[in-house]
Amino acid sequence: MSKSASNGPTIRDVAKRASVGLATVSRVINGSAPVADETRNKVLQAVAELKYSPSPTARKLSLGKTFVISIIIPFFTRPSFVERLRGIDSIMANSDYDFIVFNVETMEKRDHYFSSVPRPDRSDGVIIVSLPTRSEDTELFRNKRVPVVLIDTQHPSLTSVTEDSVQGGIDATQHLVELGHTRIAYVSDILHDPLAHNYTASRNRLMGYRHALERTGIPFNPTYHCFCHHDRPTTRAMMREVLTRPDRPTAVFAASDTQALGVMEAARDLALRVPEDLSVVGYDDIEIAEYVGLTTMRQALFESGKRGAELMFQLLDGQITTPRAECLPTDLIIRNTTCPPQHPA
Amino acid sequence: MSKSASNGPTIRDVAKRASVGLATVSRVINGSAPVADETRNKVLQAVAELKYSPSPTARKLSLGKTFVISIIIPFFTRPSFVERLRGIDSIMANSDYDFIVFNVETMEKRDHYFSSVPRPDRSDGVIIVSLPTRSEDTELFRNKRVPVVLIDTQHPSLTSVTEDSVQGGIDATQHLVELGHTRIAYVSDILHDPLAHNYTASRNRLMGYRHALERTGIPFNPTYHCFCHHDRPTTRAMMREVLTRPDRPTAVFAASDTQALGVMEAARDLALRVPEDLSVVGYDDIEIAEYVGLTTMRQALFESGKRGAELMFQLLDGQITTPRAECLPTDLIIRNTTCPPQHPA
DNA sequence: TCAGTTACTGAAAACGGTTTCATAACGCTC
DNA sequence: GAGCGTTATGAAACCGTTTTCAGTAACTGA
Repeated sequence: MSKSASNGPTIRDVAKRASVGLATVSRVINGSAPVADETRNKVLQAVAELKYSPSPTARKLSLGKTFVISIIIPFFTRPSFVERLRGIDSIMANSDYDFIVFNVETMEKRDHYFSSVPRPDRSDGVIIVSLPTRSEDTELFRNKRVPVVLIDTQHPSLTSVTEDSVQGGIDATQHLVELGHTRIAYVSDILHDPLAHNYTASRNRLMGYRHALERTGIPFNPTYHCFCHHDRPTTRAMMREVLTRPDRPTAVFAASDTQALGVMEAARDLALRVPEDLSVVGYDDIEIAEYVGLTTMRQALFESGKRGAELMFQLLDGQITTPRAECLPTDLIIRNTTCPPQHPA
Repeated sequence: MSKSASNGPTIRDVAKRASVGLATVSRVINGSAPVADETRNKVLQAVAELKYSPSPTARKLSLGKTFVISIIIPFFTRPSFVERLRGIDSIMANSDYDFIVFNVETMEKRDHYFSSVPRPDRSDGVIIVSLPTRSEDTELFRNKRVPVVLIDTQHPSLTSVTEDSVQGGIDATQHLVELGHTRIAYVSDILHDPLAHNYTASRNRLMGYRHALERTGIPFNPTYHCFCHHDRPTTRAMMREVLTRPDRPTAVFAASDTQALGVMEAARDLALRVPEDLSVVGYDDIEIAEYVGLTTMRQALFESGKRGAELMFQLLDGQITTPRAECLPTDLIIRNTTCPPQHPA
């Protein structure tokens, strides 16, 4: 009961000043029912004189809505996530809804947010980015009756928008195959940890990689699948080993640009020229990629956020009733870290 | 009046089940007044059985608070802003408050948010990042009685936390001077546009630059102050001109790493070696900076967000009554784009 | 002219909490 | 055992909206 807040005029003040009932004021403001012109003008004038504007909180309570969309997103500091957020913002900013970002950096936080955020009195909808959902999670969401949209992950019972990582993996690998490479390594994050940078995506890109190889008759060589923690130094160290093997690959497809940079550093350490001695394809097209001329797969990051937000609104409107899974295409950006192998095996 | 929402149990349900008054339930939950142990247990049990948890919206209305801190921030996609947000988040995540980000990318949006966001029924507090405030703005904030904290800008009547850009400018310039440079250029964003990336900061760093020069007796040469739009290609084009002048500078202090990269590209275009032919100091220490070995000023970005959030809470607690301006130190990170001039003038 | 719509309107009941206020029960003190 | 402060409690008022509901006045068609 904060006396201090010195809150502005209420709908009652307006009603009194215009000498009408407060229901009428509400009707004028929301256009929810016909009001005589004369009455409307009185109300409008009173509103103007008092500089009245309705209390969002009271509205929410009365309407039983929160006008909040919650976003659960891991490491929102990373460029790719920020770009997705921007896409979401581009739609949300023009709506009546606010969005609140919940930044997940540990498994505990994930679990905590998954159970506390999707509640009807907390959010009208939840957008989950890049975090795999288990069936027990979706069960919970359904119980709470909060609409959920997934971005960059999928679940059969939820609406989602993803990039086609499998196709991306195919295209990237295909590009190297067409250049004439046969000893192609795949470098990715660890595939066991669901909180790893690119859990699902890394797996799908691997599938694409294998698929592209098989299609061209190149057998999949398990020792060419290299994985380690998703940071540059670790990747660099690992690749220094790999690139000194007698059957060292002539090309590398990395599941992220960050790791691709690690690969390039390792090549530099070993005095291998890129692309003459080693072709490198990355994934993400982060800012540095352009700067260093890295060939890479660009995803529709902004677009994915935008589309996710649009789907959320359709869900809220009841325009979507059964789960829908959308897929966005990826683009291969060819720069100068790939070329035909110079010393054919 | 959404029947559909199928809202959970209310405080009334709990009261009925525990056969107590609903005031008592409220008291148990908030610990706001003494309750007999026996009664408390009855209530607690009913709460558990019903899985009751209070409606945030109703609470907000009754308390006259929103439990929302709004953040107004330009281009929140840029790494430095994201880092500040992370700092804010690190404090907020453990509080009762949510924060909502308002992303400003045009002057219209700025004005719109400045007038619509700081309202007691919308936010309990507003944190403004990197956006200069005019006195008319602060007047408005005061009228609305919403506490405001500024990050990366200042105003005499508001609490703020800034990096010491003047000192940063001094230190960066000083570093070049000590290496023996005398023809030192300063590259910055345009200084007329308040929405420019680094409006205030660019100005302050210029002051530091001039101060450091004067202190060592090097006269300020206005033609060494180069400015253009804050992107790499533009900076690169401009610097190609500057670096072909007969009295071309032997060192450049750039007000941001992005521009510093533009400078380095221009040098590369002209076959000037960095640092032998041209020393470059940047500002911000963005991710690429480390990758390319750029000497740069690192700001306490994360820290600034964290501190800003802390100040906001102190403001809300009434622990701060008069505006306080805090200043965070900056660090010169020396890598390998600076060295003594090789062809002394 | 009269019943039956129709267009407006205001009083009152939600929404789900917190806080005030009055009261009852229980020691105390003298 | 009368007077008095304390502690615990529930009824009721309040926060500021939206919506229901009942009612009035004017408007239609027969």
